[in-house]
Amino acid sequence: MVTAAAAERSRPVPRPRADALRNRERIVAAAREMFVEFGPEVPFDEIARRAGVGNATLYRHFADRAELIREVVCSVMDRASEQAERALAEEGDAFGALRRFVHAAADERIGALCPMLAGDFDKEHPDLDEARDRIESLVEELMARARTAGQLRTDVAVGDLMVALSQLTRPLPGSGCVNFDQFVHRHLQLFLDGLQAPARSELPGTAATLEDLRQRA
Amino acid sequence: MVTAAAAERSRPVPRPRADALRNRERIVAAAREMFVEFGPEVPFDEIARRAGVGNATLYRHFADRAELIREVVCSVMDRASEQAERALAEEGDAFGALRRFVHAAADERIGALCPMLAGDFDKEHPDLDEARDRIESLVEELMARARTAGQLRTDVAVGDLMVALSQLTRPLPGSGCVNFDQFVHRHLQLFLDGLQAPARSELPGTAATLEDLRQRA
Amino acid sequence: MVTAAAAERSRPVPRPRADALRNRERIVAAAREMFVEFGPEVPFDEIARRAGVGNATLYRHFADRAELIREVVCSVMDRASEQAERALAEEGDAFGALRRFVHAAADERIGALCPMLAGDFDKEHPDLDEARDRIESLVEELMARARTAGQLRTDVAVGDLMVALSQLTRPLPGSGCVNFDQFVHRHLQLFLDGLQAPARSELPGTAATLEDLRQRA
Amino acid sequence: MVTAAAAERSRPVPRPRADALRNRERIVAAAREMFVEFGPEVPFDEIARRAGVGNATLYRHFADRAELIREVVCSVMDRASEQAERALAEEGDAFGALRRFVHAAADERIGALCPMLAGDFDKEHPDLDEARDRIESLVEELMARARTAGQLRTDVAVGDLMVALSQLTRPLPGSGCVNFDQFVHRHLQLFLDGLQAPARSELPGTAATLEDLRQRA
DNA sequence: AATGAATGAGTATTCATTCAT
DNA sequence: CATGAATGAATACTCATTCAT
Repeated sequence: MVTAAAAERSRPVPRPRADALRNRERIVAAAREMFVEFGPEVPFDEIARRAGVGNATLYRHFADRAELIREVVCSVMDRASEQAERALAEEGDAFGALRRFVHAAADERIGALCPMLAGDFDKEHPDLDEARDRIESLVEELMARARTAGQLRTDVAVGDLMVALSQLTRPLPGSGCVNFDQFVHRHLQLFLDGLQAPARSELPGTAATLEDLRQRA
Repeated sequence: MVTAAAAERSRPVPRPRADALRNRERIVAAAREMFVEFGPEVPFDEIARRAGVGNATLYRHFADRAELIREVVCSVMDRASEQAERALAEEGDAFGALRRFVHAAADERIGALCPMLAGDFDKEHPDLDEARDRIESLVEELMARARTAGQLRTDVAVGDLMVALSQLTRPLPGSGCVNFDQFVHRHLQLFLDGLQAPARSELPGTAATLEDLRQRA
Repeated sequence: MVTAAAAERSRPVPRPRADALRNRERIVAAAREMFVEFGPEVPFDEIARRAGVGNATLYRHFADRAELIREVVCSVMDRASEQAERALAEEGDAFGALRRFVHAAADERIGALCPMLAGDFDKEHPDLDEARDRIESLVEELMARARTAGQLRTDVAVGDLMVALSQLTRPLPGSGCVNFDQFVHRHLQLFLDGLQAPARSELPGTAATLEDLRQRA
Repeated sequence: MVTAAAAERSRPVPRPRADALRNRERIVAAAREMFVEFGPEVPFDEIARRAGVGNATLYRHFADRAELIREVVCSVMDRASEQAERALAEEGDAFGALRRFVHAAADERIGALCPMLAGDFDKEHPDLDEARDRIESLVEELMARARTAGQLRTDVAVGDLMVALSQLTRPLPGSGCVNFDQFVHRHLQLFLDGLQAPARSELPGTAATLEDLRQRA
């Protein structure tokens, strides 16, 4: 009892308050929804309203737009990573696991990453690196299995899949994405068919890694 | 061809002055470049500056952003239509013509249509209908030939190709697209491989027409 | 002396707790430093941070900015009064005592009073009257001695000295005052030379008392 | 003279419109008044209102607060320079000319320079250098004449006078300066008396040039 | 017709102050 | 008592659009 109290007092970061944590979660959730729907330029006041907090509360949690975007980006990546892990764990067929991940990632609105990554924010932040490394290694594993099974053409790399996946699932700005999804899954399916071995054409350029994307975005 | 179409769209009534016409062309050209590079939200003053005219001149030619966007959309579509016509005329192999068109359309920045179409503008305008009908029928012809030749899977429609094409070539907001292109052509190639007959999987949803897109955007 | 005066000013009623008193002192000290350095507009949160307390604690001790400013003003005046008392007690030469006080008051940042007095706060508060009366009578005594000794021109009053002293030592907003001090003491010295008898010119206006300043500020 | 200098500062390129020039003048005039009265932090909207223009017009003429402050600073310096020129031209007695300039500069609110110089703005701008060089050389000339005539003590430099002058005439924030002026001229007179030869005391520190001030401010 | 200038409405951001733990 | 969190009101700044030359 005494030691616990002393430890709490001596800690420099004294355990965030429960309601503040709840607010933070609600803000991130609201931001994710609105970024996906309207792009990363949405007014902060709208995000705050949707989250049910005052606008200044948002600034208490995230010093600027960049910080909020980063948090949402990491959150989306993490959710996609979870999907990748499930696909790896639960799917028997190697290419089937890849398919499952791609469609699941689409449902997690991974396409929203594109416009968000393009905005001004610190692309060197460790949280971001961590989230990217995680998703990258998981997708690499998915692709490696499919390649080993002879189901995936050999001239594609992680970056190829991730960028195309992001682009094909990228929301149309200003539109509710409701009936767009049905098309998206068709396009993904077609793209996946193009990924299958044997290769039906020779690809231009060189295989893209996530590193290349970091340079560009 | 494109100039003819554009001329038809201009006011036929009071015989436009030569310098006014030149200004109009320069504005559309500047807008196309900037829309592609920065998205359709670019400040009007910047477009005017790039075009080398005063901002009010821009308003003289285009009552609002919607009108300018529409003009640019039509212009991009027209240029893509030209590419489709050339592919039809000059390419022997049916699927090869389709491939050629897809890559050429990418170079014409057809991906910029997506964010532009999403903005608020009158999607019922006759100019737009005309340009869309033109590109649609041309692409349909390209696809029909490939299908007839047994090179194209039978469960895809024009809308599938056009939307995926737009999405895959869509510029990343805020970034010079320079080194992005090399990836884009890879993705297009993979997608085209997925379009080839025989179909490697069953597609979800139903084949998309351009009509469906009009509803959505 | 200053602690005694400060203690008298605190609520005598409910017997304040020891840590609360310590907090109050730390807040006043922090506020004095920051007012001098950045002016009286500094964010309350910053003062609280420098004092090492939460912002709400600050409000517990001082209902609003006016109250805090008043406390700091009194504190600065008290410290200057102490200097005046020492000069009176320890300095043999009458004008030398005046000189010593002026330079010592400058080092106590008495110039910070000007911007602080200008802000909105209750200039009728008894604490303020008390502190002002104290410094005024002390400076009057210093001047009276010098005048009696024939060292001080006869057409100047306390207000003349106090205002000029405050103005000449007033910090430049936004700048660390480090190397400014060396100039300040030169200016004070020149002003003091102008105060010496015999008068070298006829002064415009009338001799200023501290009462006049109260009206104005 | 001042108009000439101001004209030189304007863009030589596109020939400014008449009404725009009038607006610019009104904005600078309004800003000068309000900076003197309330300090350089006054809301831009208030300046615009006083100038009788919309707030955005203010931004058209001055990209940010720094630019407006710079213009006002130059304007105040130019007006003081004019006073120095008149004193040099019209006053027979050397020290009399210096006295006249000092009091006239006070009436031109030269004290407002202090808080304005402290704000964030580009202290390297050529306009500023020009205005400072002008006032500096004029005051140097005034002081040189008085020194040559044996009327000015030899251990003071331009910076000593300019800083003390600015400080002594510096407006009290938040107060209309109406009845403050009568005191100011007394203080200036006392300071001037202290400047007269023969020196009545030895000055601490070293003579200040305007260069030193540039470093500090 | 063409243009530079003016404007008001909208957004981001800060900060004093109140509230809940 | 002490505190971190929440909030709304204020301000800076941008940009589409209209006005005057």
